[in-house]
Amino acid sequence: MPPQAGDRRVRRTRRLLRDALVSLVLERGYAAVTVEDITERADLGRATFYSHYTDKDDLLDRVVTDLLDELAERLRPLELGSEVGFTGKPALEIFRHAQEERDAYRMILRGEGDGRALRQFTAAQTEAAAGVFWARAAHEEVTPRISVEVLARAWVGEQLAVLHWWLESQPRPMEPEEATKMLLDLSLRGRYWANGFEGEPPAQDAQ
Amino acid sequence: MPPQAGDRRVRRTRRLLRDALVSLVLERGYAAVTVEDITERADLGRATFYSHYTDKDDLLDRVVTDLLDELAERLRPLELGSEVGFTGKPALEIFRHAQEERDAYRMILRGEGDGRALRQFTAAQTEAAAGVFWARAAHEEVTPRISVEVLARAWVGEQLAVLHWWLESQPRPMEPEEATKMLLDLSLRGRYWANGFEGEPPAQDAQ
DNA sequence: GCCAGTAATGGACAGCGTGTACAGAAACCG
DNA sequence: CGGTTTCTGTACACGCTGTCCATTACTGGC
Repeated sequence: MPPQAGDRRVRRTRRLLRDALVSLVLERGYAAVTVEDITERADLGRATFYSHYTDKDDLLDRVVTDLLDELAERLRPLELGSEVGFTGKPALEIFRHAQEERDAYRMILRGEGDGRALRQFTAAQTEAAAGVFWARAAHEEVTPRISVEVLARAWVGEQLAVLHWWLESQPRPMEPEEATKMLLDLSLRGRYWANGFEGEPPAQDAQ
Repeated sequence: MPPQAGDRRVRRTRRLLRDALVSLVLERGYAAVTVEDITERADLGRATFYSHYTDKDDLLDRVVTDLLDELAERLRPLELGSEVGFTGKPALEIFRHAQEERDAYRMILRGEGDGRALRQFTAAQTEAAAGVFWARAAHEEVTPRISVEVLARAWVGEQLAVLHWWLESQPRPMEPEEATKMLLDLSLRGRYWANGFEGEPPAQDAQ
């Protein structure tokens, strides 16, 4: 019943619909885009939309899922190599991927679609990061001073914040390599160092 | 033409509508909530809604704006005191505020409303943080090693990630004071320290 | 190159939520 | 208490949704 992906017409139709969704959402915001807007921009009949996706949300979900699959595919080669160290290769790969799929990343990071897309993206990143941190702790025989779950969430939070800034800055402020280095310096050494201070930060009382 | 806020009926109506919005959004998600759902839960006529707010988005915006105003009011006393140091008082105040307004914060941090609420919240926090960082650099006569804008965005990113985790964890994992201390330790000292390592992190090549 | 199968099309339809209007009932404030 | 403001119920037009179906256009295998 759903069209077969092997057919050239199907591939073309889906590509057009996805591109139309992304560009329209960046222009007007997700809520302001109707199915008819999408099919009109894609130059397709409205009925065609419903033979591929159940609704707008479904289309968005598939865009995000495909993007995550593609990213996972790229990160796979790094899985057992340097990741236990701190080379930043996975982070760099994400910046590169985001550069290629800039509009889709911008749509997601803006939180379009009631944040569903961003939650999906964040959840995948957080899970991956937690896995790496856990493996690192086991491999290097160190005990994390802060729970791995919190560590992973905070890391993804600052990573996505910097990625978002980088993607929305016009003109592009730096190369993916520089952006990654900056992010890793900040994240690993901390804000006391990043602010320009030397040595250890003063103890926290957080009264 | 819009009802006067002084009237007791008006205060009651607005409070009911806001509470209804927040609880419904947490249950079903923003997009799945209709104006009639809101007025039904608030036990008000649908027409009443439109004499206070132009639409669902307007109501959400006002919830967020009011929350930000309330938070700013609480942070004001700290503005010229200890903020130049690293006491974490502003961060603690945010955790306390979030604890009191837990549901509203959860709605916002989930990115409901196409991320508009979260963007508004993030923008306000980022601006405030950038101001503090800038003042600190001037006061202590240090030169930030990373641009203040990026620093502010990354800080807000990790702060909101931890706050989100803390608010969604069931049961509440720790007191606001502990959560703040953990966040500040992580943020100021960095992930190398947080992971359990001693000394300086290895240099980044981020090839 | 043909042709059986599959996809795309346009038009029609019911259903639902929106936002507006207005007249009458209810509550407020001084 | 009385003048004013707010709340209520009802009604309406509108736009978007999701489905259906008969027709046309394209594709891939033979």
